[in-house]
Amino acid sequence: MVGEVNAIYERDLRGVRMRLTRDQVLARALDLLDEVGIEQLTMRRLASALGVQNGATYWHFASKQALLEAMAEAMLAGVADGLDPVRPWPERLAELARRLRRALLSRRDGARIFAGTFFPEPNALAYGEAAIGILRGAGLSARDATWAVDTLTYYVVGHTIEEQAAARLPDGGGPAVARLAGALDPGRHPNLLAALDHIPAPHPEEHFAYGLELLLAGLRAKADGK
Amino acid sequence: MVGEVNAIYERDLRGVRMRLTRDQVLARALDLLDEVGIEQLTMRRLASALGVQNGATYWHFASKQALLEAMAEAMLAGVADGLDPVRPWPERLAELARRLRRALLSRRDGARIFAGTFFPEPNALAYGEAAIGILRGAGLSARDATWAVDTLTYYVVGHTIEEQAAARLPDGGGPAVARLAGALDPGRHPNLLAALDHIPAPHPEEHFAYGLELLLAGLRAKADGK
DNA sequence: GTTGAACTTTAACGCTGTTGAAGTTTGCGG
DNA sequence: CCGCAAACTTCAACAGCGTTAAAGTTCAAC
Repeated sequence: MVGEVNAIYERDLRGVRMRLTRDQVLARALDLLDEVGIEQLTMRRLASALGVQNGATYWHFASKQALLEAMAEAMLAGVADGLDPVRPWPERLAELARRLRRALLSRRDGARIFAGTFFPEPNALAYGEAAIGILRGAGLSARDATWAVDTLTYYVVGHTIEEQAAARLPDGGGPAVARLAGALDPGRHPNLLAALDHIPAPHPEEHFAYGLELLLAGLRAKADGK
Repeated sequence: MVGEVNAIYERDLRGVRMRLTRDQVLARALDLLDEVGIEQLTMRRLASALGVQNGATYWHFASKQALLEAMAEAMLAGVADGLDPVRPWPERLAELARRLRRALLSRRDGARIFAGTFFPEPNALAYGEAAIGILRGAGLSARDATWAVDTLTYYVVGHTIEEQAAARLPDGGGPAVARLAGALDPGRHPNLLAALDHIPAPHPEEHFAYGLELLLAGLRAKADGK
C-alpha cells in the first residue's frame, strides 16, 4: 500500500509529467526505503512511487545493485568532513565511528544496505581514507591501520544492523526474548540467563559506546606498545 | 548444472526410492551450498538434487528460512565443546573465536548463512553461554560481558563474510583491487594507496588474528582496570 | 484388510529482477 | 519551423523465485 499511491511527480507548465533524473530516482528510492524497508523495496514499487512504468528506472541505474550502491553512497554524505585535527586521535576515530553509525541509522535498514555493497565512491573512500589516516598518524603501520579499520567497521556495521533489526521487532522485542528465554536451561545456560536483560539492547547508545571503547582500548594498547 | 544431475537418493531392496528424512534434506542442502553458493541455493534446486519434486522439502522444513537456520545450527556443531578450563581466559576466548570462524568457514558462504539467521538452538546457545561465561569469569559484569561478546561476534562474522567473499573474487581479486586503485586520487587518498597491498587480505589468518588480538587487548584493559 | 498418519506430487499463485523492441519526447542544427 | 538524433519511457515478455492447497501415494499399526 504505502509508496504506491503517492506517486508525486513533477509536472511542467502544461501539466505534462516531467522526465526523471537520476537524482530523483535515487531520492525516491531512499524515501521508499524508509517507508517499506529493504525487504519490500522492489524496482516495481519504486517505479510505481515515481509514477512511471517498471522499465523506466533501468535507464538511470543499470541494475538494482547499482541503485543500492548509490543509496549507500548517498547515506555517507559528509561522514568524514571537517574532523577536528587538533583533538587526540582516539577521539577523532571515535567521532568518525559515531558518524558512520549515524549515517547508517539515517535510513531504515541503512546498515544492511551498506553491508551488501562494495563501491569505490567518494564518500566511502573518504571514510576509509580518514580512518586509516588517523591510525597511521597514531603510529600504526599501513598494514595494522588497514586491518584495525576493518575491525572497527565490522563492529559499527554489525552493531547497527542489529540495532535496526531490534528496533523493528514486534512489541519491542518481547516475544523474541521470550522465545530465547524459553529455550534456556538454568542448569546449562546460567550466563545467558544473566545476560537476558541486556539482549535486545534497551540502550543502543550505551551499547554502541561500550564496544567502541573496547576497540579504542585495544588500539591504545597497540599504539603505545610499540 | 551442478547439483541438478546428481540426484543421489537411497533405494530400498526392491529398488524403490526411499522417503526423505529431515536429516537427509539438511545434509544435501549443506552439500548443495558448497557446490553452488548461497545465491544459487534455491528450494527447487535442492529438491532436484534430492531427486524429488519441489514441494516435498516443505514437509520437512516449514520455510526456506527454517532450513537456513538449521544449516547454521549444523555448522556450529561442537563449537564450544571441551574448552580447556585451566588456561587463562584470554586464551580460552581466543580459541572460541577461532572455532567460530572455522565453523563458518566449513561451508561456502557459511558466514552469510549465519548472519542472516537468529535461532535459539543448542549449538548457538552453547557458543553464547561459553563466551559470556568466560568474560564473567574474568570479572566483567553480565552487561559488559554480553556487550563484549556482541562485539567479538560481530568481528568474527564480519571478517569471515569478507574472507569468504574475497576468496571467490575472480582472478584472486585483481580486477576488484584495480577498480579501487583506479578510483584513488594520490592527492586525496594517500592512506588508501598505502593500504592497497593489504586490502583483499592475502593473509586471512594473520588478518583475523590481528583483529582478534585487538579486541583481546581491549578486554584485558577492561578486566584489569576494574 | 482397513484405516489413519506420513509423506510426495501436481499445479498453481503472486511475486521478483531484467531485457529488448517499439514508441514518445526533447533539444538542437539547419 | 523542420527534421533528426539522442534521450528517455512504455510495453510485453522471460525465467526464475518461495510458498501453498489439494490430491495422490505409501507406510505402519491394528
